[in-house]
Amino acid sequence: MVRQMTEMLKGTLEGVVLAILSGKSAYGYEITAWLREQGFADIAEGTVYALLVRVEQRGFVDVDRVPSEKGPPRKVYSLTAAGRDYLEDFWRTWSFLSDRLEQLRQEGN
Amino acid sequence: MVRQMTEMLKGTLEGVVLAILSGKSAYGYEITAWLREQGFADIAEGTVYALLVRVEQRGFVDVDRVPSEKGPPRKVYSLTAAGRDYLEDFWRTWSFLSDRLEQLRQEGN
DNA sequence: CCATCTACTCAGCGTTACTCAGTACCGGTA
DNA sequence: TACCGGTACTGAGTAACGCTGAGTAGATGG
Repeated sequence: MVRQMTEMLKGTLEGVVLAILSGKSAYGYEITAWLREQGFADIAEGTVYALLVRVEQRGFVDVDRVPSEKGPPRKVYSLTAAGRDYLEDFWRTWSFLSDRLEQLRQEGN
Repeated sequence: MVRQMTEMLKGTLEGVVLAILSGKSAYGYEITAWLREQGFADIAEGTVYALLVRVEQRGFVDVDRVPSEKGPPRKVYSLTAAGRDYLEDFWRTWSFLSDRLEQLRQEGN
């Protein structure tokens, strides 16, 4: 199942992270930890960081460096207006795909 | 939205095609046409064929060459037992992801 | 002073879908 | 006959994304 999850996450993980950030600002380590709690056990450490760099470069998030009590300073990310727009697009795309899949599943059995 | 769809299809398109084949055997051109009807307008011709080669190599489908009335012979694909197992796995992975996403969407708004 | 937890970085890789072009067979039309 | 459009599949090269695995670095506690 791990392999399938890896491939399925392509394109959706980005949406997942942006959706998290639409609730509240967060930093990389926090997001990774949250994902693990939710059952995304197999998401690699580096994956989330790389993703955050990408969405930052595309202007979907702003970064704020905040000193941490423990360890190096945190990079706290928050959603921009462009990010919010993109997230809406993401939900539309997701809904379309989800509907088709659900339909297929019902037909199949 | 096209770009997002492209990435989101990685890992799911395979499941979609196998799900189609679980209903009935079909050939590449037919599958492509069906997908376009369903609204997957931006799926490229070659994509489905490449996918079918991959799943064949992994033993998820059997191939049967059938002469066509118009044009070259069709390669008709049907799901194997292994393919059926894999499809079940796919649905499990999908359900997991779908549940998490739905939860996030509700929290977000 | 070393282990552990926090927090982020980076190079290289594999998988997947796309692009774009090509092959080939058939029916109909001019 | 010559050509065109629809059917049906193939193949080379490209980009994006997530993974692997290793590394840097600060703070705390035994």
